Amino acid sequence: MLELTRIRESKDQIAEALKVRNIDADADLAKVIALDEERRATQHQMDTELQELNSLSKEIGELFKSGKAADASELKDKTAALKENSGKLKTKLQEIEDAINEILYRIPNVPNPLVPKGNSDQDNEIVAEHGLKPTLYSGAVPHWELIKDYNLIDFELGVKITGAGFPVYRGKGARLQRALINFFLDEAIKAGYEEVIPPHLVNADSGFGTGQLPDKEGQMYHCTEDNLYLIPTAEVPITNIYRNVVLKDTDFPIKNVGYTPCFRREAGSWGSHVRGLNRLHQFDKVEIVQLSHPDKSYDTLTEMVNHVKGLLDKLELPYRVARLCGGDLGFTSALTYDMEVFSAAQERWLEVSSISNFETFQANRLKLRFKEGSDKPKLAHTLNGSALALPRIMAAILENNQTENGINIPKVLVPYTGFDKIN
RNA sequence: GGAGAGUUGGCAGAGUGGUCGAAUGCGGCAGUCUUGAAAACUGUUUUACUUAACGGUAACGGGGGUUCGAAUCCCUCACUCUCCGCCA
Repeated sequence: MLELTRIRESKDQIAEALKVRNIDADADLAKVIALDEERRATQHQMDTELQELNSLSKEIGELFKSGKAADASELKDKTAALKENSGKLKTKLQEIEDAINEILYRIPNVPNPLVPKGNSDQDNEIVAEHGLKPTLYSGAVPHWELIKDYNLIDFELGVKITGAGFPVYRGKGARLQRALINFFLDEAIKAGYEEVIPPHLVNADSGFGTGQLPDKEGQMYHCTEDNLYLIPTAEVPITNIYRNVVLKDTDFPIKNVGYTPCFRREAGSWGSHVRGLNRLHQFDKVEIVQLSHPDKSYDTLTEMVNHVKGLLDKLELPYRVARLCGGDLGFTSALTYDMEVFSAAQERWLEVSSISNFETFQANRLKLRFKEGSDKPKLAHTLNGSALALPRIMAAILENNQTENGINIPKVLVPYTGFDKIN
């Protein structure tokens, strides 16, 4: 959610920047400013009436104390009109504030100047490419066949137990999955992140804090009985650790890492190219979250991108880094880098991580602030990234390392899996 | 699931209708003293909105009500704790 003061101060720059997202927010922003002026006028009037009411009440109290009940009841009559009027103003104020919020909730974050114009992922800017695409042997097959051949994951069994998109990992498939989780966590801990194991269900306040609510309600599984949501990413519970918190500037940087399963309804987003592990309703992910001083947050973003690059290097997977264009940029993000690995049998780039700086957009909703010396509290910057999402990493590992004699496990994972080959 | 008790400032904890935004203690910050530190002493210590400023308004779990006036009374919702039951 954008800050009202920022809109007041730089409406035109914001409107201009939002055009990169192909959004015309001029009318909305103008409306917000008009409503804000009305809000201030209304509040001022209400405050004045309340002030008068308060002082009359005080007088009445004193009159009662000194036994002048008659004078007091005379004053009482004068309060009626003030009460009624201030009550009306309070209602009006609430309506104005609701109207302002209704607009603010649907204005996305202002993109960083680096964000290129564009409509879809076709227009993302590839800023780096690393590693060599492997040459596969002639009998190479996509991961969904490897998974069957080696009995690593059973989709049909998942369908029986739950439904489509809830796979059952088994045998070496399960162990490889667990190895990856531990590897990612250990690497993050080495990089200075504190590990957390957060709840997998969150309340509506948390969903609102990180921006999933109200915009993306339909993408989360909702337990209506208890009004809790299954987390679509660990970002939600981890970032919400800091909801309603005032930090000290010396607390930065705050670095958390957490492994959680992630649950996404993905309503209506199933197509031909989402076979196998490419898209699931439940998947595992290790997420890194950082809170940063506003002056440092873009250095932090770079640091996080480099951390993920390091993971992919160690796994010996070819990858590229894409800077998301305005049309592809998430609602809450100011700048996002997607990491994509090349999955050699599908011959496709698969998104395995999305690393974003939200600047103050989430912090404003979260009321996440920090104090610098004796200054007033200011909003902190929040960032997060997948490090990494498991299914597509597994798909790429299986496809890229397949040979006639089986699938080779990347060296760095062998201490975690306890085996170096799937055959 | 049954019964009961609670929710006040960073924490602990007073306050049951009228200078209560809120005693007191702890913690934090600043100062005095000291070569330095500790101790002691003194002062200070919430946030939001609004105002050029002085100031004003709001907030004692959330929402609503009674009243001239609510932290204090009433209703309602949420949460927490204790005991019992059940249980990984």
